[in-house]
Amino acid sequence: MSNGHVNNDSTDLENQFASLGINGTKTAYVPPHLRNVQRAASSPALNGSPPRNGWDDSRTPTPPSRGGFGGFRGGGGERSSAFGGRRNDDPWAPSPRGGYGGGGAAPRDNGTSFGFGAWRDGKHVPGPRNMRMEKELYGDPQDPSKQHTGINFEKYDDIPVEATGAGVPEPVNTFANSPLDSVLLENITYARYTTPTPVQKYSIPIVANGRDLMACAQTGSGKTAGFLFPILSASFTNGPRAPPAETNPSYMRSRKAYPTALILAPTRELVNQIHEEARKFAYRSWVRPAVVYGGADINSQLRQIERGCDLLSATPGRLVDLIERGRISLANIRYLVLDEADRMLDMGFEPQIRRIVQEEDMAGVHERQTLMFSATFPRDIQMLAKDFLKDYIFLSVGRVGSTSENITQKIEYVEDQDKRSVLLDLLNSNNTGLTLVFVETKRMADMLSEFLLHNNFPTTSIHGDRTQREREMALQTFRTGRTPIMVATAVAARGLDIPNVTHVINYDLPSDIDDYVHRIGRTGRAGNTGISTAFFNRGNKNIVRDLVELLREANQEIPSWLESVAHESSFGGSYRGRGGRGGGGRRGGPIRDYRSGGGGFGGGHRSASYGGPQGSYGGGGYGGGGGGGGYSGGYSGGGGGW
DNA sequence: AAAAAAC
Repeated sequence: MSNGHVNNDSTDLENQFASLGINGTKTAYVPPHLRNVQRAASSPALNGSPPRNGWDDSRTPTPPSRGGFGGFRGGGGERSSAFGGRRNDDPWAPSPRGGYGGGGAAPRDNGTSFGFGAWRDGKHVPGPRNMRMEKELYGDPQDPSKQHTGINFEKYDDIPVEATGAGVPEPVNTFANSPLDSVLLENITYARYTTPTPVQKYSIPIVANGRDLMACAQTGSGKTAGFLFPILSASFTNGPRAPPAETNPSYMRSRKAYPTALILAPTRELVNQIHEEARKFAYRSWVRPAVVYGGADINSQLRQIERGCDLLSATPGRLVDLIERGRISLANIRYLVLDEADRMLDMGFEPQIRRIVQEEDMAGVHERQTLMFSATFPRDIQMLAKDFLKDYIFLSVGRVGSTSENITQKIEYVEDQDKRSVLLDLLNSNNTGLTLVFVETKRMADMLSEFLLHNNFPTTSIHGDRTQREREMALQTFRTGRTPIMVATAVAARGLDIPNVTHVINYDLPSDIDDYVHRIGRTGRAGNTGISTAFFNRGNKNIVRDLVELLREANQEIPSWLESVAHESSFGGSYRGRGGRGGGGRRGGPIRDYRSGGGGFGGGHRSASYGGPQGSYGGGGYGGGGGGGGYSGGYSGGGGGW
């Protein structure tokens, strides 16, 4: 078992420890070359005594001291190594009086420091390099196991891409020849990204051209960088945006943060992961990434956003909380990203998202760019999504996880009462790499992990009823291989990039084929092979037809018994696919822009290759969202046998 | 039906 990916993951855990007041595995460390240069910053942070008035020497001009604010900031005792390095670099501090609210042209007048840049006199001033931070962010260049994972570049050239909408920009082929800021390009080099993935080739020019985007692409296709790159690049180049005039009386300095980019995602761990990516690529720039999510100490998050909150990654609930507390305003948002957008707009999440986007102070759809990324975009979700978008481009990147030959998918017929013993057999035969076991309920996750522990398998578990600390600890011990088996609910199905997962076991199959795709996509990454095993029995008939179709699409062996069950189900009458929500986008082939097929596009269509379904998507013109006719034809049209 | 997401 390789432990090669340990270090990059340690900061989340330490944030947790810090927020809990528990000493983490490392204490804040200030490298020798910083100790003399910036004593103002390092010593108070480390010994927990309040900084002098909360200000540093390193800034010009030194703002007037304000007792209350200084006291607030001096909270002391904070030991998060992730933040330790920026104690001296508080972008909030320089502009207390009026501050952003003053509408000043130079919201950031602070100096740079190692690893942190600034925006000064209308220019981007990148900070000097910080080798310790580079090692933390990018890993050791000598260690091949730290190489960026999840991207098998060779295979990506074959992946079909389709972009529809008016005026689709020409895709880029290299980072160097794309409209990306030079500081970002340098960071991309540090991160050892060499070639843009298909989704990046398109998303970079699309976002750079100011367009909205709805993109279908799986995790592992490079979609996080696909939105971070163009957003950070434009931010680097354009500088901070002056927030709207404060409504507060001028003597009341607001401690409200005005991020310019907001990324929403459905799980805390995913938000954390996105934040870590953002930190990589915001390195040396004026942009301060921040992250907020539930289950963690809110006060440490408040302190964090006071230190800078330009690109905010958040789960919806905690964000709403912070908005209610008056600590975050969305009035300044230029970029809104919904990651795993299908989940963000499904039944459970939609009201919260609608509230954040439409009922708080979020910049309007024409004042911001809105980007949505998801592995799937069911037709009804597309209909919902268009409320948040304007004149968008629809991008569809072929399925990576299932179509790549990297994942061998096996389906075993196992009755419920036999599952445990079959699982033990599987675990006994698979002793290299990490094994992720998916179950349907939190209770089952607890019971199964306990069962495995009793059988001497080093196992952890992750689900929504565990404390956030337990969740992060589970992820940590899993990633590092201390517990190479993790039992998980749907919380771990999406988005998480865990290197070295060699085996995904669907102990319980999900009822939605898209969930299955998300789950198996946790393995077979980075050109490694992965195995997926699913336990199937009569209780899983609701997924069988989609499953067979998916296996066929991915050139996998299909057990004959499974075909039989699928055949029965097709003609069994009671089965009618995924009902209420209108079914998935993928029936009959890759996901399509619901607008396409009609007459409204005027030629703005770019396709790298596609054997997509023939025009089953009836006539809706571009932007002509009003009527039902535009989208009713497609899905039902293909469903003759249903 | 369950899971996720704020206190």
